[in-house]
Amino acid sequence: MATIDDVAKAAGVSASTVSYVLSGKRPISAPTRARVERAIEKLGYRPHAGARALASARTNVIALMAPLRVGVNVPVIMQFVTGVVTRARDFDHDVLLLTQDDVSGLDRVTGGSMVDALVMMDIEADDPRVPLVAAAKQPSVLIGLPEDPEGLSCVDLDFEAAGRLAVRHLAAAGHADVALVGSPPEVLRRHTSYAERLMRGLRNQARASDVTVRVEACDSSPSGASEAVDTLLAAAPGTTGIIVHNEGALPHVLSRLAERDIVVGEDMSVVAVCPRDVALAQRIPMTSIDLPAEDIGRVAVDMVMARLDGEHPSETRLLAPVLTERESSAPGPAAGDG
Amino acid sequence: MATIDDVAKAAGVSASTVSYVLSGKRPISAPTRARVERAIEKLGYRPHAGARALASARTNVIALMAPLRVGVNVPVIMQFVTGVVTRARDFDHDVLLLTQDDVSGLDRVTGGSMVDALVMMDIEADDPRVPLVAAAKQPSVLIGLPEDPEGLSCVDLDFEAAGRLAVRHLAAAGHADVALVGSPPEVLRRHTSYAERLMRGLRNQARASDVTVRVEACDSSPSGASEAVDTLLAAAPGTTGIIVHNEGALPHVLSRLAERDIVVGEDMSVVAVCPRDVALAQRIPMTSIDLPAEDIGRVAVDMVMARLDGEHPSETRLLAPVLTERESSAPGPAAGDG
DNA sequence: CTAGCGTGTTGAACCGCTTCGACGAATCTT
DNA sequence: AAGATTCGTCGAAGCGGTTCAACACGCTAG
Repeated sequence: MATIDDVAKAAGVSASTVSYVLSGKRPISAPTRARVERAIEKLGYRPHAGARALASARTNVIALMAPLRVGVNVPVIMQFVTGVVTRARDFDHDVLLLTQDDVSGLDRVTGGSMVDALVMMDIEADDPRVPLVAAAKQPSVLIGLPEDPEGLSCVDLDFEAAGRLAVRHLAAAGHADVALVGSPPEVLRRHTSYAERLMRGLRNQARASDVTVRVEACDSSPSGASEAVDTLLAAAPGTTGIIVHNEGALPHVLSRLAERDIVVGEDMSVVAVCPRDVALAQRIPMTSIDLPAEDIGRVAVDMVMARLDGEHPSETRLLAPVLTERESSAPGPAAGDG
Repeated sequence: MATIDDVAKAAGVSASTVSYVLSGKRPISAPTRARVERAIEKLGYRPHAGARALASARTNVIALMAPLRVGVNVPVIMQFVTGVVTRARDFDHDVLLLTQDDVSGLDRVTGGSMVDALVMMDIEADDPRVPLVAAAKQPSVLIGLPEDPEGLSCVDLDFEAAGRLAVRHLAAAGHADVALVGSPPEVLRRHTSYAERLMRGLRNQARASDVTVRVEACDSSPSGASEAVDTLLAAAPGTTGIIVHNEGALPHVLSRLAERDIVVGEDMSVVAVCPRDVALAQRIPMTSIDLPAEDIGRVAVDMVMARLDGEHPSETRLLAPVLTERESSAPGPAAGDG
């Protein structure tokens, strides 16, 4: 491999000049720049990342801690990851992939100065990783919210508002008894931030809108979904509105309703909380609150980059939910009464 | 951050001694080692990754080039990724995530010495990345096979054998007319290695077993799957065996068959080529040829690590397919005839 | 008693880059 | 015309490790 000295020699300049050509941190005359660039080209020179990191204290790598385990909805995770990776490239950064449960990985990459910054996904209410990143010298941003986001940078869909919005939508359409088909039990057991926040919004709005709301955890499997639908309808037969916050279960929920001869969009209004493409890939286009996963990933990178240069204070950004009416929801029993 | 010199001072030894304690490349007396370790502990010392990479020409990072685009089956991709990441950790390596289409990323990470080795997924027959990695100074292994694997290290399920196995299984059960519901058209258009190899095996075995085989590309959507099933059955109404090589479409294929009152496991034998968990997550447990994605990811890392130390020659490893009979396949029309 | 050896430790060179202070030449002031 | 600026470039000092040759020490062997 060619080094910066080789390039300098070939261009008839000093190494520092080559460095300044590359970084643009000092003015270089046009002819010199041209000679250097030609030399770089000719030698196929690439700066050595390690040397650069050592000298500049910048690695141009960010760490992404993502849950690789099955169970969480993998395609959705991937949308976050895609957002992070592509946006990172816009800032000339690469992404080091860490798995969620490898807590020691945090120490390794921050302490070892392997990365400039961190993005962490799938935050739980009382997440053991949070104190670690808070103590790290690198800035970080969380996708999701811990119990106490004080002093941290976080970004996510405003799930609490989403819960309110979903209920408000159904209530306004005349549904008096609604239900949530929610995340798998394990997710709830871990107190995963988004699940709890949605439920909080749901319950508050139900109270405000004078609507009953029944909550059912739901495994993402076909049988899990069937079970959730069945127990739900057994316990609250009057239910006319269902909010589904579980991408994996969504198709199976719809299948089960079909099997029971319940026509979605007529007998039953269903509002999904999921990425747009998932909402559109169902048997009928779903009324949904969009989960803009890729956008959120992108924003996470924007935030962490902002903190990297310039001492932006930490901030929490909750994206306002947007509900799009499609064919899975309709007026309910009490429609027109008010 | 503490440096190696801080540790050395604290332990009353030289920096090189600390280094040798850490690497184990020279014998260090027990008491000295203990003092050094205590100092490391006390100072919370972490070697600087960049400095280490510069001095040792080793980064302890491998690059993983994975397709993040939607369309390929994301959960399956994730299984590969999981295998790679977890196995890499066993070798004390981290994983830098590159996206498939970022071809320049290859240059960047190899030329810049950001990684010690590469793993590339989703190889196409004539993949533009292959010449690049072949020219890199780092060893690499491909998950999948290019047209000409000469001189490269590759690992994958032996899809050609899988194709043969699937046909042989159906033929032996008395099915004379079988069909493939295969990958989405875009995947085929890219000449993705696994799709073509499966089809080759399929066709060869069909000839050998004197069985007709009809091939149908299939979009992973519900409508795509329905369409594939419908045109298939219209063109070859006598079909009694279907091989599905499309994880995303599989549930929808089964739904469509059900809608048409075709009972899988009785009127129609279906063999899936997919990960075990996918085969088991369908409405009935599928007879399947297992795609051991996580294993393959692991093996890829094993191979690349073997080449990293010791000049193991390049090799191609094709994992033998294993067919597990479950409830979706049964004897066909000609059963017992032979 | 000395030569020879193995063990444990060290000093110093080096890995390839960034960056700061300095400096010569050209341009601008006054 | 001399001093002050600006512009473009350079030399050298790190950044924080690894590794090699060398050396001090206590042994055994001759």
